[in-house]
Amino acid sequence: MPSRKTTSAASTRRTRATGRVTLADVAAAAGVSPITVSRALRGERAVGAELVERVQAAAKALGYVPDPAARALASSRSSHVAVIIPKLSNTVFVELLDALQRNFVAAGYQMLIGVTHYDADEEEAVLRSFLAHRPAGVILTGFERSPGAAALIAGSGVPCVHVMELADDAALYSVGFSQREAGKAMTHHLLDSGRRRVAYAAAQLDPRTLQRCDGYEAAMQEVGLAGHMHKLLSPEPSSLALGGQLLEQVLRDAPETDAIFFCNDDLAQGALLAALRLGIPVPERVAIAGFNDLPGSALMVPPLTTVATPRREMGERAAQMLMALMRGNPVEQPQLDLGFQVVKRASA
Amino acid sequence: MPSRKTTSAASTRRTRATGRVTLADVAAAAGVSPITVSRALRGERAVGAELVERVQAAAKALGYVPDPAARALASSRSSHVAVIIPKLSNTVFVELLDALQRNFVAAGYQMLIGVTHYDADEEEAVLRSFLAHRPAGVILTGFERSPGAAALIAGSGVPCVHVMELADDAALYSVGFSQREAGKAMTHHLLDSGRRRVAYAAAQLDPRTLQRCDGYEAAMQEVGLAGHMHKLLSPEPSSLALGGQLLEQVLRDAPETDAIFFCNDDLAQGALLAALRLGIPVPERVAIAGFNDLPGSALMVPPLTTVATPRREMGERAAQMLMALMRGNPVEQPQLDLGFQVVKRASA
DNA sequence: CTGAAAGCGCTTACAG
DNA sequence: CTGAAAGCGCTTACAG
Repeated sequence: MPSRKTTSAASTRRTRATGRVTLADVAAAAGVSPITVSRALRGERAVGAELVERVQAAAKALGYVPDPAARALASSRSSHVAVIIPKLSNTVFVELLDALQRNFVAAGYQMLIGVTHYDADEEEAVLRSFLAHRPAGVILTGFERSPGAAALIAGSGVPCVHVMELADDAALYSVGFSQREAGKAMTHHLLDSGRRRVAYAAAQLDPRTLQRCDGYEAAMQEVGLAGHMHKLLSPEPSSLALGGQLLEQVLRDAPETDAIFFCNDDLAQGALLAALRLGIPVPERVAIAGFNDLPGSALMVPPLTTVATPRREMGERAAQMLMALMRGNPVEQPQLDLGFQVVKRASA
Repeated sequence: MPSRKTTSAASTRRTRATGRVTLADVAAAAGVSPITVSRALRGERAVGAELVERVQAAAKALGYVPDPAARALASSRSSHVAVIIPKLSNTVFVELLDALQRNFVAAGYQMLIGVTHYDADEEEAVLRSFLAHRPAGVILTGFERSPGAAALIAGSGVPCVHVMELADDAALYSVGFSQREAGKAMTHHLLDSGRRRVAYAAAQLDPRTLQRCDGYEAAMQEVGLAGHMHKLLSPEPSSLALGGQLLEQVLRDAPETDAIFFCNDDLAQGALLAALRLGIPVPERVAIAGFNDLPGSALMVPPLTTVATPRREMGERAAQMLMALMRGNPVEQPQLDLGFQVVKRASA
């Protein structure tokens, strides 16, 4: 076999048994020390511009890729960001995840996704396991968690941003909107359009669902209809099918109901579909409203009135806030209110 | 301040500056060497049962948690599993992810989720970045990828399982079902129920969508209707809204159409909703069929006829297969066909 | 079945 | 602005 001229410098050295290209290889090729390569590649200032260029060229020529494990071990900080959400079967969280993911990968971070299934023990377990990876930061859903979980986070010293809700505590970082105000706003919309017997139907009963319920109660109170509130709170997981069942139950239990505010769009869409099937005219017999403005809600028959929530923006801004924290940069607005919007369509 | 008796043994030693409990601490507490602790904790055989117990007790007392970075660096294999999917906005992939996640976390692995957005370059980039983390295994969607991406995987030596489709190549591992056969089966169902002008409408045009189209063509051919095929293939991403548009376009371009087979349920649900809005009777004027049997499809008006696909089972079995591969265990069925099921409901 | 030595590939202080 | 030394916390061969 004729010897071929190799263009790649990589073929000239081969020190390690693993065959990996290491910092030392790049250093040798660039004629500098490994620490200089490390600094140059990480963009640390205090490296001569000419050297930086030389090092980058050598790294590229050798196809050098830093080893995240070595880096994490030496610096005791990994390139991981832990993200904890309640469920993967909820579109809202998936959209949030999607936005977080785009922002983190663009900045060179990997997401570790933990799912709690709305269970405090599961959350604690997943946090414990993730924290062992020394993540650079943590994204948490809401503020309700076990004391053990809270202690784990506090003890870790890892920066943390909460999404979906807004913190009362000024020391906490959060990106979200007022679930209570949103619930109140939708209830007022129903009231303003002439409805008097507005019911609130919810499932899962997580903190946000209950905060929306608070808003509903506040609005009913404000118009002097507190005595005519009707709440149907199911602990079961949310689903289209459950929405249909809740619709039927509300109309059976409280036939005078002229509007139902569902805590989310899944339930509301299910109710709309059930109404269609059962021949219940919406909004004539009963107005239906949801929450979140999922894709599809605008296409329902009739189109669903709902509250648009900023999932993608929450993901983007939370990622940015966390990255600022991780870099030790100041965060001018630790409680970032992204607001919401009542979207009036034909169903209510 | 009065001195308090500390119950935790952890307070008695404090060698490292980091304050972490390390293998060495556990070793000292148990009166053995660090390597023995390492072996005992990993459940490597060749450690005396009595010692294992002693080590485990010491580890527990000290609250020892192994450092994944150190482990990865020393063994050049991390506790990560890389999972590459096309999109997060597709319920099918999210359900797959959910099943994978449950199985991997239960076994102590962390998932690194990569999203390609159906782009070969993005896939290659995410693979390159993930492979730098030396994952213990990789889960890939389908078989179509750039030569560069394929080379990365092959070169890494990391075990790999493909999901969604079945491999032709006996050397590849896969868990899925025949997309082509499923497309064919649904087309035959429409034909068997008396439809003659069956159209196929698709979006995104990923490999699986096109394989289903192959099945459609094969079925039409088999009944001598090849001359009456009508295909509407849109490269746009799938959505409910697009489903409605495709419905209208098919009926405009080919008014004789008496059934439309949509490549997925999103499109089909959108078509059903549009039909409702436009007053097009389904299935009387035109039968509508989908693919995947998403939650909600059974609740449509009319309920959607579709093909049920085993997303969760694919996730579970793929995770198991990959873990067997990672442990060097034999895999008796490298191409695991999980099948599909035509679900006949009222829409077709 | 148990251990002493060496090393995985980086980065953190500490110098100069 | 650049570098020599030490170490991060584990595991891999190699012995015995």
